[in-house]
This record gives sequence, C-alpha cells and structure tokens, in this order.
Amino acid sequence: MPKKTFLNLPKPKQQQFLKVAFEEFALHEYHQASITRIVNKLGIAKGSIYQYFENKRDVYFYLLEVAGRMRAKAGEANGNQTPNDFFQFLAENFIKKIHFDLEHPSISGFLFNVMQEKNSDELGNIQLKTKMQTMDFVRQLMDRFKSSARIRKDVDEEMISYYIVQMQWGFYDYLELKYSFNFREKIKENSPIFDISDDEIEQVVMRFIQLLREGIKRN
Amino acid sequence: MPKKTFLNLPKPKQQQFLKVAFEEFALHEYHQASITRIVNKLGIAKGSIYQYFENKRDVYFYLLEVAGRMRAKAGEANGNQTPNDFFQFLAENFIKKIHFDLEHPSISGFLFNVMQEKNSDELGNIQLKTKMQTMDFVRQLMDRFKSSARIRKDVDEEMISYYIVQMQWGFYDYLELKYSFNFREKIKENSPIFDISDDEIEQVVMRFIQLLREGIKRN
Amino acid sequence: MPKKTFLNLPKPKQQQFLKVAFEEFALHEYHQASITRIVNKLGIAKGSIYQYFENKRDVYFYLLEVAGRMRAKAGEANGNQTPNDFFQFLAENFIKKIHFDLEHPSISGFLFNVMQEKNSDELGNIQLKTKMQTMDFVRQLMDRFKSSARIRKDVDEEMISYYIVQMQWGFYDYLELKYSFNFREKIKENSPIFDISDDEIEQVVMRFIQLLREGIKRN
Amino acid sequence: MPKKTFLNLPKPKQQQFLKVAFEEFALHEYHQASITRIVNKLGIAKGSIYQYFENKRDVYFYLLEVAGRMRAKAGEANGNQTPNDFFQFLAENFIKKIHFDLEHPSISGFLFNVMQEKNSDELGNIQLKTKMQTMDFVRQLMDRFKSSARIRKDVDEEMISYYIVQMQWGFYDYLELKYSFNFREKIKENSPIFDISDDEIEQVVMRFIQLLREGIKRN
DNA sequence: GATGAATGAGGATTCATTCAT
DNA sequence: AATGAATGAATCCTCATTCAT
Repeated sequence: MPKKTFLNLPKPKQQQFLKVAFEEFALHEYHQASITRIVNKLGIAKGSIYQYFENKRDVYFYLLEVAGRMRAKAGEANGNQTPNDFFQFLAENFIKKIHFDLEHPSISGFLFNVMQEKNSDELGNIQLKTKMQTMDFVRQLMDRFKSSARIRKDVDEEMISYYIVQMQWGFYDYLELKYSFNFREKIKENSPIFDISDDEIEQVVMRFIQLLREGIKRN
Repeated sequence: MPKKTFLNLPKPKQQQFLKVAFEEFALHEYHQASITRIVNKLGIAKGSIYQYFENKRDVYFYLLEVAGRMRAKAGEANGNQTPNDFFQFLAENFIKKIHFDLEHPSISGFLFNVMQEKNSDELGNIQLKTKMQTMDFVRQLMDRFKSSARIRKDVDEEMISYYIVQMQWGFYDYLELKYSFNFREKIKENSPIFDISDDEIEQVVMRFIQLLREGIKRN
Repeated sequence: MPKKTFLNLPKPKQQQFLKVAFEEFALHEYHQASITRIVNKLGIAKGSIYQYFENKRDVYFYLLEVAGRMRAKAGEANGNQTPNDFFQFLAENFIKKIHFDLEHPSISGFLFNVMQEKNSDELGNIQLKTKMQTMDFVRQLMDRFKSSARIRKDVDEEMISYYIVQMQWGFYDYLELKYSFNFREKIKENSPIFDISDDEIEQVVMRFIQLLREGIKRN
Repeated sequence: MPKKTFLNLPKPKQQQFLKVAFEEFALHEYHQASITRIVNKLGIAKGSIYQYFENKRDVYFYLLEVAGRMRAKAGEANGNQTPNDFFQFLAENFIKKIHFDLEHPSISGFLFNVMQEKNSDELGNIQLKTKMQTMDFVRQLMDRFKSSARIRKDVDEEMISYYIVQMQWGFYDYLELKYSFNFREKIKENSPIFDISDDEIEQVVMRFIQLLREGIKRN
C-alpha cells in the first residue's frame, strides 16, 4: 500500500525504485536491509521514500505483493496445451518459476528471504502467510485435476499441499548446497545465479517431483 | 568456547543463563537478538556477560553447540529394542525429537532460527554447516540399515538425505498452520507449545513418514 | 574528508563545530577524546556528528588538515619586506606562529597533541608524518636562503631541520615552565594563554633563536 | 607509594611485576595501558594488584620513581677519571644513558612515554615535572663546572637547561626517524632497539652536542 | 513534491575497581 | 594475602523516522 505519491511517479521511476529495493531486500533480511542504502543507490532524498511509503514495513509488504504476483503469473502462462497429468503440470509450473527466478534473481532472492523471515512483532508470521498463499494455489490445482490427479486420500490435503510447497522452497537450498555457490553473493556480483544447463535443472526437478510422487522407498 | 569464568559458575546460574539466552535467540535472529535484553532479564551487569564469553558471536556458537548436543542425545535413547526398519527408526527418532522440542521450546526455536540464518561474515554459512550435520546423521542411518532400508537407488543419497531434513524442519511450520498457534508467542509466554496428545502427534508423524516413504501419489 | 552534509552547513555552525572539536582534541589525546563530549558541548544529537563525518578518525584528520593549513598560512604573511637572513626569517616566522597560537590556543594545543600521538593501527604514524612536513618546510627555507643562510655543512640537513622543529615545539613547554601557567587549564577556561607582552615574547624568541644559531657555549 | 603488601613480596616477584608493568606502560600510554593485561601476563588475580597498589595511577607513579632513579644512576657511574669539560661530561653522561636504554628498552620506553603524556586531571603535568627533574640535574652540572663550563651568560640558566633536556629527549625521535624503525614495535618483538654500532651512536651524539654547543650557524 | 539535516534510542563492547569468599 | 566474579559507566557507532524549508 504505497501512497498516492508513489503511484503518481512516472513508471520508469517506479521501476527503478522496485529494482533497487528488491536488490536490497534480496541481499539482506528485513532488519538488516537498510532504507539509507536504498535511498543512496537511488540518488533520492531520504525524506522522499517516506513520501512514497508509510515506513520500511510498508515498503516490504508492497514488494512482497508485487513479487508474489509476478512470480505467480510466470508460473501460469502455459503455452497451448496444458498437460493433463497433475505431476506433469507441477513440474512444468515449477520449471517455469525457476526460469523466472533466473531472469529475476533479486525478486526471487527477496522471496527466498521472506520464506526465511522469523515472525516478529513487526512483520507477523509473514513466512507462514506467504506459504499459505502458495498452498492455496496447489490446492486449487489438485481440485482442477480431481480424480485424474491420483493423489492419495488417506493423508489430508492440507498436509499434502504444505509438503509440496515446502519441497519447492527447499529446492534452492539444495542447489546452493549441491553446487556450492552462494545465492546472495551471485546477486551482489550481478552474475547469473546458476551456471547449470536447462537440461540439468530439468533433471533435478524431475527427480524431486518423483520423490514427491513416489516417496523415497525402493519399489 | 565460554571462558573459565562461565564454567566456574554454579550450575544453576549456568542453567539460568542458558535458559534466558536460548529464549532471546529463539525469539530473534542473530543480529536482532540483544545482549542488553539478555543481561536485563538475567538481572546481571552488562559487563558480566563479557566475563563469561568473548562476545555475542561466542555466546551464539556456544548455544549452538549445547543445543545440538542435547537434541541429538534426545533422539538417541532408544529403549530396549531398536526398530529394524529404517522408516520405523526415523519415525521414532523424529517423535523423540519432537518431544524434546516440546519440552525445550526455546532450544528448539533457537535451532530453527539457526537453520534460517543467512551466510554472513560474522557467522559464516552456519545454516549450511548445521544442515549438513543433520544430513550426515541421516546418511549414517541409511548406511546402518543398508539393504534392509529399501531406499530407492535411482536418486542419490545426498538428495534423499536433504529431502528428509528439509521435510522434518518444515514439520513445525505445518503444525503451526494446522493447529493455529504461534510458536513465538508460546516461547514468550513460556507456555507449552502444543496441547496435542501424544497419540495425535504420533499419528501426524506417521502420516508424514508415509509421505516421505511412499510419496503423495495414490496407489 | 567530511561529508557533504558538513560542508553544506552554515559557516557559523561549521565554525562552532571546529571550535568545540579542537578544544576536545587539544585537551585529550585521540583515544581519550570523546565524541560524546563534543556532541554534548555542541548541544546536537549524537547521530548528527555521523552525518558530518565518517567516524572519529575522520573528524581527527579533518581537524589536522584545517589546523595545519591555518597555522602554515599564519606563518606566511610576511608584510612588505622579506628578511634576507635565514635566522631573521625563522624568528619572524616563529613569532607569527606564536601569535597564531595565542589567538587559537585550542588549535595549537591540538597540533601539539598530534606531535605526541603514538604510532597506532588507527592513526598510523601521524606524529612522524606531521613532523616531517614541518621539517620539509624548514628545509625549503634553508634552500631558499642558500649560501646566505650560513648554516654549517658538517652536520646533515636532516638533523638540522629536525633540531629546529624539535626545539620549536619544546618552546611552549619552556614558556609553561617559565611563566608557571597551565596550558590545558587555559584552554578549558578559554582564557588567553599568556599575559606576556609582545615585547617579552619577542625577546624570548630572539634568545631562543640565538641558542639555535650560536649554541650555548660562551664565546 | 606501593602498599606494604607489595614491599613484603619476595624480591623476585617484585622484579617480575616491575618487568611486566614497565613493558605494558612502554607499549601503551597511560590511558591505553591495561591493568587487566598486566594481571594476565603475571598470572595473578585481578584483585591482587589492588592489594599492592592503590590504583592504576599509583602503579604508574611508582614505576616513574623506580625508572627515574635507575636511569639517573646509570648516567652517574663515571669510571675513574671525570672529564673536566662540561660538554665532554654531558656527552659521556648521555652516551651512558643511551646504553642503559639499550639494555632496558621497556624502562626507557616507559620514560619516553611519560615525556609524551599530556597533562590531565589524573596525572597532572607529569611530563613537565619529569623534565624539571632532569633540568635540575643539568643545572647542578653547570654549577659543578662553574667557570670552566664556558656557557653563555646572556641567556638564563633555566632556558639553557631546558634546551639541553629537550634536545636529549628529542634524540630518540630523531633516531626513529632517521633509521626508520619503530620503538614500540621493537619492544613488542623483544628485539634490540637499535642495530646501530656503538661508534655510530657516539658520532650522532657528538654531532648533537656540537649543535648544542655551537649552534647551527656556519663559522 | 522534494529535500536532507536532525534526532535519539538503541546496539556491542571495554575496563578500572570493588568486595565477598 | 589472594582470589576472581560482579559491576556499571563509558566508549563509538547505526538507522528509521521526522520536519522545517
């Protein structure tokens, strides 16, 4: 909920603001992120940011809204034919989001940070709230594929959707660990987050989805 | 690596210190946690804490060491008969840890925070280190049960152990969500984390382990 | 190297800042000098000083630059005719500097302290650097008067210039001792350093220069 | 003025105390010197030092008394024949002191620091007091050589004795500058202060004495 | 609408000294 | 006589926010 002043700004200025703010909040968690640094990078006056937003918290939530919307949209666009298998759909949706992340590292990094934010008096349990949004999306998906989804019914939907979301966010952690790189460093250096081929990404995703689908037991 | 001064303290004083420090670091991530607050809660002089420890960082790493050791030990004690099934073992180990977490919410909360700490100059990649320790534990477990574990071989051990660890830590999120309570509030109020029966916990864990084992697809 | 913020300040405010800061650093050596005390005397907020300067060190070096420039300039202005004798010139330059010191006791006191600052990681060997600057000035002077200076050649220039500088700074000690007053007290009370007439000062200086020139032996 | 407790200590313990304390105050000026560090190096309890001395200041003044006495004594011992020329005597006395300094770098370093101590509420103008003691010694010397000293009478004794003392203390500064070494570093490394031959020292001293005697003008 | 100087509570850390044992 | 834990005032520095221009 930015103030009118922000929305009246010429679009390029708004864009520039978002770019810099995303970067700052991708590089640092909420409390460590610095309004001063944002303002300096933008080359605007300290006071200006308080003409645009109520306070730091306000900026943060606005970023969250924008980022969430963008990433969700990126997952949607499904070309012509929609896969008619739930897991297939999930995989594709996931891969699309990963490509979005590659193209928008600081937005993705910001969201990653949100998912690690401790709940506090200032932000509330923002992490859980955000997770629940994604879970809603998953649940709608399960609904959409209904019977064809072939998802076990002996475990409740809530747990399953949570399980899927949790797996997805863990994915980046896993990559950091497996390919020994540092997410935030990459953003700082402005270098591509992964130097992993599309193929490899797809493979890793497919294996993750398989774990999700079939579990870790041997058949 | 506390100083001698701390170790010479009467045990109850040490305990009291740990209690308060764990609480602070459970409620706030490293940078937000306040030495001043700890000292005030303890009713000791600001200088005293620096007689016990080198600095904030030193306190943090000591807490990590203590907490890690305690939680690991809690998972060990296995009564008379050890289950001879990997998943059975995992479930029991997990339930034991959950009980530990219930009894020591602030220790558990602290460890949870460690798992979310960003890589920084001051702490290093402590999150990764800690996660890898837990993964190692899981891997040793898989080794121990060898063939009997019946774990798929088409996905590498690293991914599987990561998957298990990631899912286990997510479990608390899920509980918060399912039983609508706020972890952090509970720590503050020093009230028991769940009013969930042991039975119910066991049921949830078993379902969760099933997901892990068999995946989410219907058979 | 103050920040823009400081340079944008109205001149009187800048002057007031310099006055108070010089006083503090004249009364106390670097480590003992207190930013808090400066800020309190100025009646400004603690944070303000950090809007003006990077840190304590930054303040210190700025003061050094300003003080050095002012005192050097004070020694320059040479009326109409330049004396064509080296020692005459030295005497006049010295007297001018003494008058400057009388008029700016805290600036002079600050410089005096700089000349006593120990080599440290924080400041580097600032004492040596500053002394060498003054020695350079003396050396240029000797050059300028070349043969007419009639300075012994059996002792190297470096030693001679060092000797002059060392003796000049000792001069104040001597005055304190001879006229039994306390430099530091004077700065605190902001009262004129000496109640010595211009004539008397000139006499003492001339005797001093004679010692420098002819040594202490009887002819 | 140490307490009886200190004087009752076995001599070796007293010696050890002096050694460590001199080192600390040679390496750091009064305020920067740390009682804690002394106590740690000695391996005694924090409280003990306060059984021996009133406070830090008390330690400092005791060190000053001891060091002053030792160095003065070192300058005295004059072998069989006393030179009958004032300047000759001065030179020899000075050289003896320098040798003392070489053998007792931390005592000498401590005294050097005293001579740079700003006067403060805590210590008073200790620098000046100490200088005055040495001046007294010089004055007695001038008396002793009376007419044979051949010292100019048109400049008062006070200035002359001050001048001599000031020159002597400046000597170390000069060496530091000329031979580019760092006094305090040498003490820390426990390596010899100079790697300058006795001959070279004597030469430099003689040149300094000549400047003192004959001034810097060419004849 | 923009500016940017001013604010002040808060942070971690240091250290001479005290005092009960 | 020795101990060493406890003290607390003091240090520099940070940063979101305010407000007069």
